[in-house]
Amino acid sequence: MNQPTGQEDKVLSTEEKIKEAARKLFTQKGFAAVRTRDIADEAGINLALLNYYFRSKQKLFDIIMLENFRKFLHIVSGRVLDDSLTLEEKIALLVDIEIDMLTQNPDLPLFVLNEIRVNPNKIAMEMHSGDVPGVSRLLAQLISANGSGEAPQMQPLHFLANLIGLTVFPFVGRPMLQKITGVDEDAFYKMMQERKKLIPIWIKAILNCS
Amino acid sequence: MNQPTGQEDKVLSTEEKIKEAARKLFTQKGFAAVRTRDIADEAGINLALLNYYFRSKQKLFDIIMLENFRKFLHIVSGRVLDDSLTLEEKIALLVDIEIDMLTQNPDLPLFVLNEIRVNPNKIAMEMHSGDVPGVSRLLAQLISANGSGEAPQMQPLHFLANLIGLTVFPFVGRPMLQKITGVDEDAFYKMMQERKKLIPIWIKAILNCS
DNA sequence: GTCTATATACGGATAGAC
DNA sequence: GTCTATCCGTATATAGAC
Repeated sequence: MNQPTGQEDKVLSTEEKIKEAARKLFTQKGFAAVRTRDIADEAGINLALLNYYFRSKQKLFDIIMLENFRKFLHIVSGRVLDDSLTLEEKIALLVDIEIDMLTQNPDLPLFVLNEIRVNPNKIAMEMHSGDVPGVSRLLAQLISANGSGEAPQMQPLHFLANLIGLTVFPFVGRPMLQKITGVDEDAFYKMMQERKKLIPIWIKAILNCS
Repeated sequence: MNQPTGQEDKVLSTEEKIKEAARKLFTQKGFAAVRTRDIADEAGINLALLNYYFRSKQKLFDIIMLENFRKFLHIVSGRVLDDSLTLEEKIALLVDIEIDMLTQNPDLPLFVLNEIRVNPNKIAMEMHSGDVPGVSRLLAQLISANGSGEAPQMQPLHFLANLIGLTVFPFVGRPMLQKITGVDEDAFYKMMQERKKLIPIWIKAILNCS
């Protein structure tokens, strides 16, 4: 979880322990299905401390939700913002970063997609203020590519649905896909690594065929 | 909802009213976030009747969950089982049926995928007994196609992830996709209709490019 | 079958000692 | 900062009249 730091994560403060436990449980089960007692147990702390550090269950959840949401959307930030890259290079980079992120946070997309549907209001603001950093530029680049002869018309919605669907969906549907195909967890994650190279190729093929 | 029946759905029995209300709310919000009072209000019946007809909230939920799960998986049944169809024909038919089903039940996939993750045990049985009717045959057909020269190797897991991802994901991510692209609900569902023709073409392109 | 009233349990939150 | 004990609202479920 905290790989970049040199020290291993056993020296968390009480507040951090609560937050990490809350993140784990809320992300897996959602707000209503988690009891504050579960969080306290998971964190190995006393129940009263939860309210001491974070006034209420709701406040704690809001913090986790915002952080999860940012992490999910800000995949496309920093490096991918550089406009020197071609559309194809951006796609390859984006898929690479996103699959790494999803491998480390496999429960994130289901949580976020659920919250967006249940709670469109809280989310809308974040969606516009952050503006999903690189995505608008990516779509602009797609549209200008539409103009040139190389690849014909492709609606931004279809393009995004394809790109995110191919990249994110396997993680959302992992238990189902494993059950149907009989692939174990190790093999599954190895195949997700393969997809880093495959998806950009597939996306290109899709763009060239309408 | 009950389109095949000639009569319109205002003449539901009390039991059916409760079940329909429960289906709607549970599918949207999940078990923990729904109160029995919400279901009673939505159904327009007295709270005590819920326990009279379905012993408990949990029992009622189990019924809904099982039905939702079957509906989601049995997309691939009946017509698609016919083995006279080629792989390409099956894909086109499957995508067509699935998009129609998802258009009428847009909350279904998120509910089912959530439940599978939270509750893998209850689900496993259903997954084997039903064996996701047409899918195993579809995959067998894919593998035999791998053998012939036409299309090279494609792992079943990649194939399924692509097919389901392209078809199902847009519905799971609809609110997000609409927000990012600015497409309204009407236009969104029209584009889903377009995808009935596009996805089979894209899948073919993907199969031909590795 | 349907209602009102109520028992009972559970979960979020706090008071107050240490 | 951390603990124990407890309060209190809320939600499920049932008893019993009609």
